Amino acid sequence: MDENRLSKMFKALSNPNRLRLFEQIRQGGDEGAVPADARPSRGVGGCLLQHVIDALDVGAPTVSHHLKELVNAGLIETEKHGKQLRCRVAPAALGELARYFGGASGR
Amino acid sequence: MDENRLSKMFKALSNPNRLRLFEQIRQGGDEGAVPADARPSRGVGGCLLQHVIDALDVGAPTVSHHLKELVNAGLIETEKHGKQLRCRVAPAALGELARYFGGASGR
DNA sequence: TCGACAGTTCGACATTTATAAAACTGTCAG
DNA sequence: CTGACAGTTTTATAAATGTCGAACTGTCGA
Repeated sequence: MDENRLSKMFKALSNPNRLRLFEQIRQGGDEGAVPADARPSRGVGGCLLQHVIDALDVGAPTVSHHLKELVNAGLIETEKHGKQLRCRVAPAALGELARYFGGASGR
Repeated sequence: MDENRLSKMFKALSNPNRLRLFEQIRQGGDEGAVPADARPSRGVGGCLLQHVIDALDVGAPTVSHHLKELVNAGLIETEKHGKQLRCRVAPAALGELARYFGGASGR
């Protein structure tokens, strides 16, 4: 795997707030924050940015900025639904990283 | 796993030179750079800092600084042998990270 | 004891980063 | 169309980071 791509991913996760953002998205931060029937298409771990913003205590512009870096690093994918933005972890990225550390099939 | 500890690890790997340093150490950068019988106790992937410094194109002070951060993040362990410093990856850290991404037993 | 060598510590400096406030864009409901 | 809301862009700024050269420390061989 490319060194630059890797370090970009790590940089994206190197800031505590950004890491929290990542984790919120990963666990589909909606659960509990919103009644089940108000959650469109749950299941792949999608979550609305809106709720993440509430969960982290940084302003919306900052979250937007951080999210952009996560997307840019290939860790998160987003999809616009009307006014709202749905975010989910890019499964491929998780796999790459697990392999990098686990040495399972990488290296 | 603790968020702060994690982001510290990621920060340690977020700089391309530091990531290269980590990878050199991980693969026991000595192989080939030194005759086999001049390598004390190879096998656990130890490597002499000296050789790593040659491999990366940054000055010794910078490498020292970077190494300190890797050690501080718990990713690398060092051991002094006379004049030289032997470095190796902390196996536990690799496991933690693999688990974090692989979701195998973590989460 | 001296000189050479491995690595560290100490400033210094330019670059990057995290964050916020203000202003903007796009989408929906009425 | 208008107002409200979700998110983005812009601009500014304080703080952190990466890197270097110079000076320092500790260890070995002669």
